[in-house]
Amino acid sequence: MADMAPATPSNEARRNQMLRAAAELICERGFGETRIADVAKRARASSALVIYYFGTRDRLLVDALRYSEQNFYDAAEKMLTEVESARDRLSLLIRWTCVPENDGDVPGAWGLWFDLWAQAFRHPEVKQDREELDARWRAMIVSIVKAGQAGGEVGSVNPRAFAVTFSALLDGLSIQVALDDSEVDPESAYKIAMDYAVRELGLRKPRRKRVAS
Amino acid sequence: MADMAPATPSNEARRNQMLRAAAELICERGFGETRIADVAKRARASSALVIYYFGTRDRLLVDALRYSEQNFYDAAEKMLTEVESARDRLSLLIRWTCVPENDGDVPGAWGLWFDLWAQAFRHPEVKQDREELDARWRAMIVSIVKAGQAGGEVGSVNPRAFAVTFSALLDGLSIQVALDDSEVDPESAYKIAMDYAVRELGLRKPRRKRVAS
DNA sequence: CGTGTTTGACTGACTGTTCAATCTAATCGG
DNA sequence: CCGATTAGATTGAACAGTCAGTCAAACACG
Repeated sequence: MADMAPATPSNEARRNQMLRAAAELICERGFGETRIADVAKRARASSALVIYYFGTRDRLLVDALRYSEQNFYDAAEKMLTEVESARDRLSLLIRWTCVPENDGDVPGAWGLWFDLWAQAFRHPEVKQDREELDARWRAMIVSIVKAGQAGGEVGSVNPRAFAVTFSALLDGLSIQVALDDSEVDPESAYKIAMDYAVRELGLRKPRRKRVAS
Repeated sequence: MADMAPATPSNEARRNQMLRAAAELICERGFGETRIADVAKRARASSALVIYYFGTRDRLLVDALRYSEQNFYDAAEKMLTEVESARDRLSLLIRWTCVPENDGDVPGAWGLWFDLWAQAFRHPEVKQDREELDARWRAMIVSIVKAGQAGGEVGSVNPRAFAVTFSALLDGLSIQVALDDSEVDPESAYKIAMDYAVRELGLRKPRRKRVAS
């Protein structure tokens, strides 16, 4: 019940250390099997300190899920700024979700999705959080499509409708990949998603970049 | 560690009773929060008896997941025999996964998927099981498509490829519905999936039934 | 010193599992 | 038909281990 230490700039390093450790462990062992003692050990702290920061095991774990997914999206968004065409952006997005690369400092969000979903299914607070996250994800797709349309690269589709369907498809494919289904390896998942996007959006070559006009 | 009582015809009733109780509880509280004492109570038995049958909590819970999903597919397969056209069959399938109806005696597999996935992600035994289940699901889709092609209702597509993509789409949509995302209610999920199938398969009116020829 | 960290030691509750004992319903021998 | 025998079903009570959360004391450090 002890109220947790408020998040101050000075804490933040330690906090994140713990959050990352927790996320890693959840990913490895699962939400239900993640003990605070383990988190503490991995974060080189005592169990008591972890409680001191998060007050309760549940808050720690849920925060860790949030933290990890957030980073996942942050990284994705940042990554998108580094290419121009809608095609490249979508390609990146697909690879990001369907192909195991986990180069980020954050533990690959792979297993975390499952636990996030499982938690969201029963705890309203988490549910709402997840929904916001997903909305953000769809917003990314929408903005890619709109930019593509503005640039003449993408035909006339309803961006929102496309985003809903496309993100559902990506979720489904990433599940198979994460559980390494023998019929849906990363490459074919990528191909499926890319083909769908190309066909659905009527992707053409983008107009020459502004610089050249 | 005590080896569990073997499954005999005489046990079966009790066994199933426990499995169902376990499945229900997993669905409500989640895998990690399901105590065998609760399962025992709901199945009107003692904790000791549950162990007597399943040997260990993990086996009980995993078996319960299996049991439930299996029933889910059994029911789906049976249901398919009751309509003729590919369109109707697909419609049924979509409704079955995306629209909450849980009329079956088995607890709606909704929340169970998440836990099944989470377990499969870390335990190879479960992983393999899940893969078989999914293969079965895709096989259903494939057979629907092939039958539809034979009946002239479905154009020329690769049934397997369609099945992979379509099932991924369904998974993704059902997640949103299960977590009742505000942007993907059951009806729109149904529409999305159905539209996709219609377009992808080039669904036409089926040939008149054999009887009339 | 005083405030915010950090910890080791502790505990109290929970829960999976064991076990010895009972109960039940067949099976069998005569 | 009946008493003995047995195998399986069932349980209450005890056991043993685990683990989240508490607490008072030490620590760092401006």
